[in-house]
Amino acid sequence: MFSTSIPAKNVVYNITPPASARSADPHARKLWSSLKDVCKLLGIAFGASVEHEPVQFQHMAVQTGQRVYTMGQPFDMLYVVRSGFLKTVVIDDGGSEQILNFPMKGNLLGIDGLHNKRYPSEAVALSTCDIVCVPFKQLAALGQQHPGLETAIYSILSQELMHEHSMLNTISSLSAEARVARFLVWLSNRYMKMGYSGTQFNLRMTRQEIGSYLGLTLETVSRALSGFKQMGLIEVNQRAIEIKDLYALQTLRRLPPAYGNPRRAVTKTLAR
Amino acid sequence: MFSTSIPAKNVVYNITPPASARSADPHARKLWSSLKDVCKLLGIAFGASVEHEPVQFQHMAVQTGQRVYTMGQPFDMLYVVRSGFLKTVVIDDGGSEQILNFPMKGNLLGIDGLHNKRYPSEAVALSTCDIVCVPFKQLAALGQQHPGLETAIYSILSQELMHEHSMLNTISSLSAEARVARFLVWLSNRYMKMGYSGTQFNLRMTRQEIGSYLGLTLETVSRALSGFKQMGLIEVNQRAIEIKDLYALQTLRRLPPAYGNPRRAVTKTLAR
DNA sequence: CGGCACGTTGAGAAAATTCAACTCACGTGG
DNA sequence: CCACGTGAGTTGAATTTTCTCAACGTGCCG
Repeated sequence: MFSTSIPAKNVVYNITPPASARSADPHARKLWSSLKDVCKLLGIAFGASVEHEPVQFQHMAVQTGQRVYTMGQPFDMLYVVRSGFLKTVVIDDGGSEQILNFPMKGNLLGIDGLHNKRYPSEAVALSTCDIVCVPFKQLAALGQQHPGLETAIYSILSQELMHEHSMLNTISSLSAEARVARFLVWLSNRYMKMGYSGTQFNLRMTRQEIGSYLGLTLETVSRALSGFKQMGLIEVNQRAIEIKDLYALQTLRRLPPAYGNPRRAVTKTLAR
Repeated sequence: MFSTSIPAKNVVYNITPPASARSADPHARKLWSSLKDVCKLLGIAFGASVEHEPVQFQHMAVQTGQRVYTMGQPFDMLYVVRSGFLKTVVIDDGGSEQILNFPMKGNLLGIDGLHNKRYPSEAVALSTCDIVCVPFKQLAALGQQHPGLETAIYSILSQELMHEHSMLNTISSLSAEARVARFLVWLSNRYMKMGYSGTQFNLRMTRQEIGSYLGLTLETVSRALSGFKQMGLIEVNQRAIEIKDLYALQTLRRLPPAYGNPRRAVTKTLAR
């Protein structure tokens, strides 16, 4: 788990890349996005003035394992995911990595770098990604011109903050199984919002990475998944997941002791 | 620990309140703050245009136990702490509260309400507080006029995000003792920045609340503090804390087994 | 002088981690 | 084409950490 420090020499398109898997867009992948495109991607309700804004933002192709930005690198860009899957991580002094999030389509990356003018974390692609590069200064200037845009950006940050809060809550008050269950529900919801199946999908990350995100070890994550499978809540085979009982996963507080940890017989199943 | 639901009928000053403990300000407490004052409080480097902005923001006095805003309440205001200590919490469906932060002088409250136009959390005073009320719409409008201000607000949000990240890291990868140790260091730093002693201070919150913040039980927090005391790292008597070895607290990974948990003799003291 | 909330301490129980062995999928090179 | 190596995932057993339950201090307020 050492950071082998692949330099982030990310390929900015200058040739037509092989067509990606976007069903709505049968053409070759785009090289540039307008402000309107970016707003759509971010889920921002934009006004008429944004509609005709001529600014164009460049795209960037990032291959699996490559970094969009690295810790300590000077901050100047924000990044919006157009397709693909990533992880954001911080590497602590001991060299081990802590996962902060798993950004995907429509997510904004890099804003945590603003305060100290350096990125305090890094974004690593878990698959080939298509990323829109938005120079922060340019965005700030646009925010000045389009009042709705400014508020929309605040709103995205507010949303991020809420998500972090819910993560804190999850990690500090839920059992290991409940954390894994909610993680699956969360992924399911996001896939659904993106237009993919919410019940069948592939995990893009390792058990180790899930564990880091949830404050658990990889073994605990694995056992939780096996437990859910035994209970009939999911089908799981390596990275392939099928959710069979979303409601049960949403409301699960802890695993009935018969599953996963074959040690004792009957005990209370009460909430913590 | 039930929320006895004191309605948030917070007293907006209309008489001169008893002078507070602000040493730099020997006069009676202020009733209004200018934009410049608010920027100073937030640690924002403001430009010349802000200097002469005539807008005034009203203050609010909040007594111990009262709420500045409550969960579900429509969002329209941000709040900046001028003096006093608070906790921000979310109440989960089971009725138990999860502490999100312990805001104090200079902190911004309520921004997490922007996204859904309702506060998803609540802010409760742990002491008498003097709070500046900043209508969000007004602030957004000012952001349009003063370019530096807009960026400064983004920067504050970025900082919040970083803090949440470090909390996630703390909770999900540190031992109970290390979490408590870092909590003390964090408090010490904040007190110092506010001009108070960084080595001697009173905790404004219960062990229960510290535990909730750190994802621990109150007993575990109590034991950690007792352990530090035994090791000579701190002096602790109820809420009164004296830090004697800040460096040790900063770098502590886990408690040598002899302290606090008198069970076995000698084991490895290595980092996790 | 209670009553009460907060804090401390102990002992046992439960949850999660650690260590270890084994399996599985996949890619590479003989 | 298959053996082999490797990284990922699973499972078991022992150990450690943290929680739970319970008893007991302590300080404060009416």
